[in-house]
Amino acid sequence: MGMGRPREFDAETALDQAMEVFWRHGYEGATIAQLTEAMGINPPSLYACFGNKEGLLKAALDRYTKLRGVWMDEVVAAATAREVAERMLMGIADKQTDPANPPGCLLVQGGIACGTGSENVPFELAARRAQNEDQLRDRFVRAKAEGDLKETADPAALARYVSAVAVGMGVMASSGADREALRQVASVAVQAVAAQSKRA
Amino acid sequence: MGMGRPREFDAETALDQAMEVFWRHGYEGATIAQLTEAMGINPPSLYACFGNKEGLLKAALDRYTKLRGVWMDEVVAAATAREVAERMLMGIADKQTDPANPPGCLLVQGGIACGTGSENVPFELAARRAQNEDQLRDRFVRAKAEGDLKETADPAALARYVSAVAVGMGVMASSGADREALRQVASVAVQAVAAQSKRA
DNA sequence: CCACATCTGTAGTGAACACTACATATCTGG
DNA sequence: CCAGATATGTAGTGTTCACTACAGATGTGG
Repeated sequence: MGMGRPREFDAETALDQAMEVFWRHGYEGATIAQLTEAMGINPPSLYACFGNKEGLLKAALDRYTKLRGVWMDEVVAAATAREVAERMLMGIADKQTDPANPPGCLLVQGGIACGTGSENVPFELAARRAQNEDQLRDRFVRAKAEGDLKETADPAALARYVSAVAVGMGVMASSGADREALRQVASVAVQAVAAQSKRA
Repeated sequence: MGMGRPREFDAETALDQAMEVFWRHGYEGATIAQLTEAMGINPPSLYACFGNKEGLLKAALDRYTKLRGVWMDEVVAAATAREVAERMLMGIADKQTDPANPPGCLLVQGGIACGTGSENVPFELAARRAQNEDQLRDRFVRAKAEGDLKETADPAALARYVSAVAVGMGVMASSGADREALRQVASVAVQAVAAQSKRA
């Protein structure tokens, strides 16, 4: 039995293009026509490879978080909680205003609220954001154990805080905030983490 | 010349219902059928009164920011920059988890990214968020002039920061964060403003 | 070179969408 | 009580949407 005709496009390259469309227009705002054109394929190829529109989104999110994960590992590798927050938020200020990508963050732009029938899209995005938050929290737990953070510090609250600022910066970036404006926000935000550190 | 048949519904009451639908599903996710049902009217009444779907959104945003404006005035009436931030963020933690409304903030849930043809919806939301930020900035400018904030403090950056945290909290609320979690975020965030105050 | 399996492009499918034509109803001014 | 003006409910309109049937193309195993 033969193995069939091989696909003529590269799935990851196509996903990068789909990612950009979802990033710019959101899940509901992105049309199959836009997606297939950006990906350089026809609808049947899309559906054969990714199942349906939501499957394509999930695949794009997987790719996004995979690429992002490499960077997050570098972030949490910083020596102190303060430096973790600084790397994270300053890096995000740069990333979210990188002209190579649409502004903001796919995990927010993808779709915070959706219509009936797409309810689990926001849920899916939230789950990915929660992963980042968990990674931060674990890092802050360690910082507290190491005596880097004060005894009174709440690692989970700090992680939620840094996550919230990151999301807020993303929304600002998507509505036109420039890099310098985001860096200023990041700079202020880091002070709150510093306030929870023993060596201010 | 007569003045025609009077409308049988109250525009503001209907707007409150429309607001809730946009809030929960976003601009693109909300359908005319859902809106008219929630408003208790038929499509022709909606179009006669608000022009089109986008006109209805703008009217709903006007109402939202009007109601919100009353509260914002109370926020900036606080004595110090630190207290302004505290009232704002703690109040937002409560508002965004008020079961009387959908979770989060309409100015974010309404539509951060939209499809071709609705490009100015995100722009419209951003403009309303910017109003809040401007109000905060003016208040922080005053705080600096009064010697409440340090000489080195940047009122515009602080206002952007508080705005960003508020937006981030809204996204978290919409994805299930409870009131206590948001209050913890607010609590940490306020420390950054306190760090810019003379009397910590 | 043939049976089989998978991909690709063309050209649609039904459903849902925002929006509206039209007849009817209810008001005001004279 | 009539003429003009505006609102309402019914029942659509054309368009766009996500998705697919189908036929032809291109591969593998025997």
